[in-house]
Amino acid sequence: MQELSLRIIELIAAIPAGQVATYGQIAAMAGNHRAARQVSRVLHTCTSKYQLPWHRVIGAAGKISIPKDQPGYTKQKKKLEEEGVLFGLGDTIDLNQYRWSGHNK
DNA sequence: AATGTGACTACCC
DNA sequence: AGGGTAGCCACAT
Repeated sequence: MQELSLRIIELIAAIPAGQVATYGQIAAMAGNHRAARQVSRVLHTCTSKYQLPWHRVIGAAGKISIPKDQPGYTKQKKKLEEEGVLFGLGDTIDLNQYRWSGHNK
């Protein structure tokens, strides 16, 4: 079963506004802590279909995983700030404060 | 049909 | 401390 991909989608969709989650975190909650890449793929593929909050998914370091060259970088940062997720120095998100603890499953 | 690649991470040397 | 590798898996070529 592609339960993994499916769970990934649901988990991402379940991230509350004002909070963020890392790829590895989602992958771990979905069942495989090594499926971080799958998470990114799901983001690309399913955002348009499931309207996933892709901007709430960031890298393990608390940084946006998009090159600054791409428009998505600024876009994501802006969306997060609007939701209440503030960036520290170096455009880094304080995971200890904003990281989603999705233990409710 | 096979091979390579990617919004990633954690582990091992 | 820092660089290389393995593991996930759909999609492009």
